[in-house]
Amino acid sequence: MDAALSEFASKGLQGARAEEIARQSGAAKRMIYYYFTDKEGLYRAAIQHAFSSPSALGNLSDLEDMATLPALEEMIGRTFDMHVERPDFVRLLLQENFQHGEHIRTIPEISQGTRSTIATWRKLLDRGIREGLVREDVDPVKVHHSISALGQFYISNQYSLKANFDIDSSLPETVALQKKHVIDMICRWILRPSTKFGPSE
Amino acid sequence: MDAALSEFASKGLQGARAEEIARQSGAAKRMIYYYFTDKEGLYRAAIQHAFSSPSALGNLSDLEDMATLPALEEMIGRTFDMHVERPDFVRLLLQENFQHGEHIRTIPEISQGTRSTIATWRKLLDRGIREGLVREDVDPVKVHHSISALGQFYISNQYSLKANFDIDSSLPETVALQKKHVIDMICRWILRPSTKFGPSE
DNA sequence: TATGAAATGGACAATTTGGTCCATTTATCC
DNA sequence: GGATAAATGGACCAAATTGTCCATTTCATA
Repeated sequence: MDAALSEFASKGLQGARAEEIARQSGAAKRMIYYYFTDKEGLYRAAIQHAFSSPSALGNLSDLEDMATLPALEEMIGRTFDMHVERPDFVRLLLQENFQHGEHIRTIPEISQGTRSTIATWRKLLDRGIREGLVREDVDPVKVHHSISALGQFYISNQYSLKANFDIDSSLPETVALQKKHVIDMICRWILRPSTKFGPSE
Repeated sequence: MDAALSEFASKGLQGARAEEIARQSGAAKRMIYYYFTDKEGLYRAAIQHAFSSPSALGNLSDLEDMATLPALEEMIGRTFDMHVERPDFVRLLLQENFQHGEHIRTIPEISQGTRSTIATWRKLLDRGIREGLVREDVDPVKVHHSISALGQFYISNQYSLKANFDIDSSLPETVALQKKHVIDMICRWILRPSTKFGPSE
């Protein structure tokens, strides 16, 4: 299944080769058709697998016990980590978007997850606003999108980053820097100018 | 050539169908092989075409005559617009990244463009720092990446945005809002807390 | 109008890829 | 160990896709 995910993620449904998936997985090609009927069946299964995977964002309840600012940073960090930990998922989602999401349509659990994420953001941000840390007109959806955009960018452009900027995303320290960048950017954006933040200034 | 770009952008090299490109372009399939030898030749030509297209970012010299803050906003806006105006280019670049950039490698003009863009950013940001508007530790590369990330995100996730958030990116007013969001976010991030910015607060 | 190059349609060959069959092997469970 | 199901390899068929051929048409230019 991992082999399928990887192949579909980088080549899409039509570009993926059934034989290559079989080879990579170590299983016999025959088995694909035995269990999934056809290539599209395997594709659907791979999508479903990717979305029902344990960690969408995991349990977020512990954020409520943290102070607001660390909680915000932690929430940003976890959202970013989710992208880093599941690069094939990120790529597959993009492939689906390129094809107008014709297969993802059949899976309802998806918007479920995002809805609850947004709800968490709203709670956190409201707390920040009440405490005078966060600007009043901050939109949870935009916050979520901005972090996702950065996460997606760093994992979907690894070749370009290497070729144009000599940034090697396979190094853990590179990823750590990127994560720091995202946290820094989002915080400075959503916090009130008067809120003290960060190592610099 | 537009037809090829569009097909390759959404399905990748292997997923694209030569016959579909011929049909869409209105030309005879025969002509593809007449001019480009094979599918991969057409693919290379499409990439080259996409990259050598007139507007990478256009002429940026007029920014020097503007006041710093408007110039920054303008630069952010233009970078964002570049993504909006050339969605197939953005998608194709992602496809290439998914395949480790094996074909883009042959085209040198690319890093040329980004290098000059970064240089422009550096000049602009330095001016902002000298005038006390911009924080001192702002990195031009990170700025550029952040804007690209947002631009890429909004055009590469149109289906998800519609399905999960009911955001219709085909509406010009939606795009205008997204652009505003990007400018707002980047400015609040890079400007000093003491710098007055934006309609809110 | 003559001429040669560019383009065409569409049938067709060649190749790749999706998908199947079957005899055999491997694992599972009693 | 024997019975049953799961898995295998690899040859094989069928369908899709790439790439070719050729007689014909279009079109620019002289």
